[in-house]
Amino acid sequence: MPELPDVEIMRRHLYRTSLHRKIERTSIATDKILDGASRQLIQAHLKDQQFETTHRHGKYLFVEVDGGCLLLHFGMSGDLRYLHEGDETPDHTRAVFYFKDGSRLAYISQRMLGRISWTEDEQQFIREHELGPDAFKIDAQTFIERFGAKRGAIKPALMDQSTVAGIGNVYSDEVLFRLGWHPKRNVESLSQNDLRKLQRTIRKVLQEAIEYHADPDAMPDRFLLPHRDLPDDCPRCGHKLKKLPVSGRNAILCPKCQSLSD
DNA sequence: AGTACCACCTGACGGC
DNA sequence: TGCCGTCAGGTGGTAC
Repeated sequence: MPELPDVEIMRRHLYRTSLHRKIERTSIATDKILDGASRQLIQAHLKDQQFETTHRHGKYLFVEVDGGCLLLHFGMSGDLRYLHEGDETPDHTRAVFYFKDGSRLAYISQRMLGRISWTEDEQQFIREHELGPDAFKIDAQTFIERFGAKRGAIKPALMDQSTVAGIGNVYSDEVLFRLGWHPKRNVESLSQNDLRKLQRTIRKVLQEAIEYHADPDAMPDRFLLPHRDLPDDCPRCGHKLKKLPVSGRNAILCPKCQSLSD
C-alpha cells in the first residue's frame, strides 16, 4: 500500500535495520522492475558498498551509497523487509540485497509495477520525474502557491505528483473525508483559508497515518481507510459509503458528509 | 492544463 | 475444488 505514509514506514524499517552493512551481492529477479539502469550497473554500484543513509521524497525511497543513490518505488503493491540468515524469503520478492553478515533486505513488489533505479544526482532525478515538493514537508506558503494555481477537481489535483508528491488514491480520499469535501469539488472554489486548511489537514492525516504505521487495522474507527471495503458505513454519520469514479480512479466517500453543494 | 482512457503486470477474491 | 471475470492504494503515454 505504498503512498507517502507506507513508504515512510519502509524508510524507517530500512534505516533501523540495513544501514552500514557491507553489501555482498544484489539479486534482481527481472529487468522489468528496473527503470533507466541496467542490473549490471546497479549490481556493480552496490558491490562492497554499504547503505549510508536513506530518505524519502513523495513515494520514492532514496538509499544513498558512496558514489550514488539507489531509488526504490513500489507501484501499487510492495514492501521492504529485512531478514536474518535462515529467514524465509517472502512471496513476490523481486530483488534481494545480500549483506556480508548473512542478513539481507528483500524488495517485494507483487504486481511488479514498482521500479528500482539509480541516480548520481538526486535533484536531477526529482526534476526528471517531475516531482513536486514532498506533501508532508511542504510549508504552507509554498503549498498555497502551487495548489492554488491548479484547476479542476480537487481529488486528481491532490494526486498529481508534480504539484505535491506523495498523495495517492487512498490518502486523497482520507484527506477529503476528514474535511467533508467532495472529491469533484473544484480547486477554484477554495479560498485562501480553505487552502491553508487543506495543507494542515494533509499534514495531520499523513502524520497520524505514520503514527499508526500506515496500518489500517491499527487506525481508529474515525478514519475512512479501514472502511474502504464496501459495503460499509460512514464512521461519522452511519450513512452508507459509496464508490465514485473520478478521473479514472475510484474515490470512496460519504455522500452525506461530503456533498458537492457546499 | 485538465480529463479520459489505455497499458503495464500479477494475483487475490467472489461468484458460479 | 476449480475456472473466470473483476479489481487493486501507481505511473506514463496518448488524444482531445
